[in-house]
This record gives sequence, structure tokens and C-alpha cells, in this order.
Amino acid sequence: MDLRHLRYFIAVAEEENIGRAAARLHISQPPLTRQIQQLEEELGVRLFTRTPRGMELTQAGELFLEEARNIRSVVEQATERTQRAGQGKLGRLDIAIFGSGILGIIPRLLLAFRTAYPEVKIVLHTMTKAEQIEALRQRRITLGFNRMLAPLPDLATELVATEQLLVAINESHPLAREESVSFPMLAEHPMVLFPTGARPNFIDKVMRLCEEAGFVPQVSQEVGDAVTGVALVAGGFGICLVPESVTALTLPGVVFRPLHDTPPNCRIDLSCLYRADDQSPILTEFLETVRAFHGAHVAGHSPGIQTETVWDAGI
Amino acid sequence: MDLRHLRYFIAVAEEENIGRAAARLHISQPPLTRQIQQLEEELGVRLFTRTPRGMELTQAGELFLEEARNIRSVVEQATERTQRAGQGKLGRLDIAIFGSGILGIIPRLLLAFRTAYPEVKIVLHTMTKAEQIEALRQRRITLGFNRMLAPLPDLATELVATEQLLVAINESHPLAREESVSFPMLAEHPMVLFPTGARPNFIDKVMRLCEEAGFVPQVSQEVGDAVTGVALVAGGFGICLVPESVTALTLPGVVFRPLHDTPPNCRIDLSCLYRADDQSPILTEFLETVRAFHGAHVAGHSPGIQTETVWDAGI
DNA sequence: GCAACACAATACCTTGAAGGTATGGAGGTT
DNA sequence: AACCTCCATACCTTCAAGGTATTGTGTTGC
Repeated sequence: MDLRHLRYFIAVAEEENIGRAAARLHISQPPLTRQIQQLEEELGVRLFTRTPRGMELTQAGELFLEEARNIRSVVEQATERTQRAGQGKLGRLDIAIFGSGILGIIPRLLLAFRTAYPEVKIVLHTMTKAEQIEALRQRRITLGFNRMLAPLPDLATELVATEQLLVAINESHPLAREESVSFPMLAEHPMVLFPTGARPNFIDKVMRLCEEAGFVPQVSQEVGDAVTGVALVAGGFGICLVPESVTALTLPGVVFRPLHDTPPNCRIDLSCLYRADDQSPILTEFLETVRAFHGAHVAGHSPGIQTETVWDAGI
Repeated sequence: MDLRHLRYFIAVAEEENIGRAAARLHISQPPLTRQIQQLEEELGVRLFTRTPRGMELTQAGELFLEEARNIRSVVEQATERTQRAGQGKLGRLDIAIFGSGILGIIPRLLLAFRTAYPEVKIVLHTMTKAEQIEALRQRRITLGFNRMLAPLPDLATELVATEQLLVAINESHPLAREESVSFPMLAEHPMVLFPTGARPNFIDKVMRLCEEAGFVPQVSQEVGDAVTGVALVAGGFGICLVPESVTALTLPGVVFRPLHDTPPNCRIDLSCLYRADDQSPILTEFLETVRAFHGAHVAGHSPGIQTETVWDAGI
């Protein structure tokens, strides 16, 4: 049996006349007669009674008509769903984020994608950079968000945003009195660094910037992520350099101050990481969203807009 | 798209290798390659990624695999159900019964059929003989139970059972004292007759029998059906001749007495009526059941068995 | 009652697509 | 570098779907 048989059967059942049904199907009458005979023979069931006025469904034929219509609609839905899946509009996207990645820009990006592709189920996984690379290689995730990415042969990156660096300072700290701080002012103040883990990382960036400013930072503590770092600032462990998205985290007693006279490289990239060989349409659509979002973000947040922001985390 | 495409797709998806899938399908590799390409092209969706190790499903392919398996099982179920319908094992049977037909043998027959063909839905309609004939012609019913059927050109009959005639008597009536009665004893006693309606009917039969016994009955009342007739006997309207199946109806004050020295034609047929041109397998199977039932009934209830029965309706 | 009609079935031919054989080409392995 | 394992392509064969012409069988209309 064939989908053609079903199409023909439905036409004959509806027209109750082989000639008219053949016209509707744009074929001639004899082949249609044969196809119907074939179908009946294959099922071993008489579907029609032949009358001088045409073809009349038997009871078994009535039942088969319902079934045939049902099959047709199931097939239609299947192709339609598969096509949407092929266009990246239906399916599942496994994304890795890092510890404090849930702050700032990523949620807005995910929301934008979810709005554009409501039938794609986004599954979030919290992973370190090394875990992300491993999971991408094993195809357990499709994409990871990270910072400070060294080029890798089989993985590609897409820049999501570049963020300004801020200093997280305890409100009782002398530097908290400044509207903004400069790099040399950070010398001599004990500093919390993050994250521990695979190099190169944010710590290397901070060390290099301090070096360029002519001093070696006093490291009071190294921690795993930005959230812990800011918590230690709240606890009086020292100051901590953080990307601006961390200001989404409000902890009592912590204020954030911008860095003035910053060198041009005193910004930190947020990128996403994916398999260079991944052709999946959902990934393609997601990267498209990332690019659009990045463009809008750069355009919308032109130089100076950050001065509007209140850096104090408040209570 | 074709059911063949689905079969081939499932094989390739399961084997993850065109060569092995082709072997499983008993075709060679190149046509299978082409069929898969065709399917992808028709859907406009890449279902597989070609790797050096074989064929790997894309996300859209995974979804289509589920859909394809689903379609396959829907098609299988449809053919299976249609085949059962074609064998008369699945479907609907519209049967007409007459007023008091629900008494006696018909329920047992219906129960036997229902047990043998549990998936055939029996729908009962109460109709007079004339209504049955009309409904059969319009195909609103497939079969009707009736008595006293005159042969009709387009309708066929099948004998279900022949029943003895009994006399329903009010317990205070003089005849109630007899163990059994003979036809001449009925003369002079007012008699209730049924049914009014299309001739020939049971009334004609009773009139003829009385005539053969040498008297003309005193008709006290004509009513529509046996139930009403027996109710009038209970009310003292007179005696009433009924087929034995009416004894299933117990009314206070009514006793039933057999007729002894009855002529051989003093029995009444219960037949079923159906379209002579009806080829429906369900009807065929039902008639088969009727014949088996009739045979067993005749064999099981050999002469004399009725003497065991208590004719008093009791309270 | 005969002719005309309407419908499905049959006979025979044509064509297109599925299937087969042989071979190419790309990526990985020994 | 040679070989192996895949899938893809080229080209041929065959079978079945589709077309045309015709038959056969009931029904309708004059």
C-alpha cells in the first residue's frame, strides 16, 4: 500500500464515481479503477459496492475512509513539523553558561531568542570553560558562553558583547569615596581575583593590566567565580575587578566604581563558543540572533551611556 | 513522499549506514542513497549528516524518525482494523425488533452474537413490520425480526425459531382450571387479539385456526402488541393466544396453558428479514449465528421439553 | 422495446521511476 | 603510501503507473 492509494481512495469515496474522481486527480479513469482494485485486493476487503450509479462505500470502506483521512493528516503534520525543525524553528538547544554568566546580558539574549523561536526548548547547563570544551566535543551541548577564549582548531567563537571593567569596593573602603578610580590607585590595595581554573582567564587579564599600570597587585584571595568574589568584597577582603554585568548582583556594603583613564584594552569580551563543523539550523539561527543583538547593543549603548548607570549596588 | 521512503528512512536511521540498511531492505546501496536524497529534497530538510563512518541523524532527522515510526504504526492499525471490518468482526449492526420481540429468544440470540463478535456494535430499533421493510429499503437497518412474513421480491428471510401457541388466561377464568386446553374449548370465550397493523399478521393466523376448529372467535378487543394483550388478560378482558416467548412476561393473575390436540400448523414462526442484495460481512456472520442458533435450539429443545416448563406466570 | 447513456472493467501500449551493476571520490587507518 | 570503508554518480534494465481505445452491463428516455 502506498500514500497514492489512499489519495485515490479518498477521492473515489468522496466523489462516489471513478470518472469524476479521476478528473479531480488529473488522471484518466482506467488507471484509477485498477488502483482501487489493487487496494481492495491488497487489503483483502471490498471497500466499495459497484452500482449502476457509481461506487458506494461498504461499511469497511467507511471505516477505511476515516483511517485514510487520519493517515493523511498525520503525514501532513509530520512533514510540517520536520520542516520547521529543519529551519531551526523547532527543537532543542543545549547551552552552557559559566557561574556568573546568568548575570547581565545573557538572560536578555536568551529571552530575545526564545521570543523569536518559541518552539525551541533552551536547556541551560552550568559549566566551566574546560567542561564546555569537552561537552562541545562530545556534542552534549551546542553552544557555550565564556570569556577569554583562546582560539581552538575545531571550535569557533562569536563575540556577544564587550564589557567595561569596574572595581567592586566595600563602602567602608577609602576608595569608595572616589567617583571613579584610575588603575594606579589600585596599587597597594589587597585584591580578590577570580576565577581559579583553566588559563588563560580573567586573572591573567587583570594581572597584565596592573603590570601595564606599573605595579604588581597584592592578591588577598583567589576564588572560583565573580559572585564569590563580590561576596568577599562585601566581607572586607579587599577590592575586586569585575565585568560590568556583575553589577546586576546587589550585595549589601558593596559599591561599584568605573575606571577612568583606562587603556583601550581595558575591556572584557563575552563570547559564545560552538563547533566549527556544526551545521544545525538551530545554532545558525541562534548565532544570527547573537549578531543582531550585538549590533543593537553596540548601537544602543554608545559611549557615555554607562555614565547614567548607578554603580552602587545598594542594599 | 511515499510509505517506501519512510520504510527506507527508518532502516537507514536505525543502521546508521546505507550499505547495511540496503542489505536489510534487500536492495542494493545506490537506489537507497537516491531515495534518501529524494526524501530530503522533497522535505527541504537535511535528515542526515554524512560522516566517514556513516549516516548520522540531524535533530530534524531524529524528529522525523519518531514521526515515521508513528505513521507506520497508524497505517498498520488502519489496515488491521479495516480487515477485521471486512470480515464482519468490527463495525455496527442495526437491528429492528417488534414490540414484544424483546421477550424470549431474541435476547439470547443477540447475546450469542455479541459474545462471538464483541467488536460489532449492535443497535436496536423498535419498529413495526411495515416500518422495518421501509427502513431496510432505505438501509437504515440491516436486519429486522418479525413474524408472519409474506415473501417480498427484494427482501430475504431466515427462520429463527418456531414457537408453540399458548393461551393466556386470567387465573379466575374457568379455563384456568384446565391443565391444558384444546381449540374447541376456546369458542364462546371473549378473546383479545393483536397486533393491529399491516396484514398478514398474527390475528389472521388465529382467525384461521379458530375457523379450522369450527367456530368464529368473539373478539373482545384488538391491541397493538402482545404485552398489551396480556395486560388486558390480567384485567379480565378475556383470553389471548400468544407465542410461547411471551411467557417471559410475568403479570399477576395471568396463567399460560398449552394447547393439546393442536394441528401441525398451530405454531408460529419467528423470522429475520434482510435485503436480498446485502453482501455486508457483518450480516453474513449474523445469519450464520442465526442458523447455528436455530439448529442448536431445534436439537436441544426436542419434542416434550416444553412440558417441563411452568406456564403460570406467577406473581 | 429499442436506442442512448453512464459507468466500471478490460486490453494493449507508453513512459517514468525504482532497482541493479560498475565506478568514482573522500576521509580515515595500517 | 596503499588500502579500506563509506557515500555519490553514471548508466542500464525492468516493472508498474498512466494513457487510449474498447467492451460490457445495467438504467433511462423516446
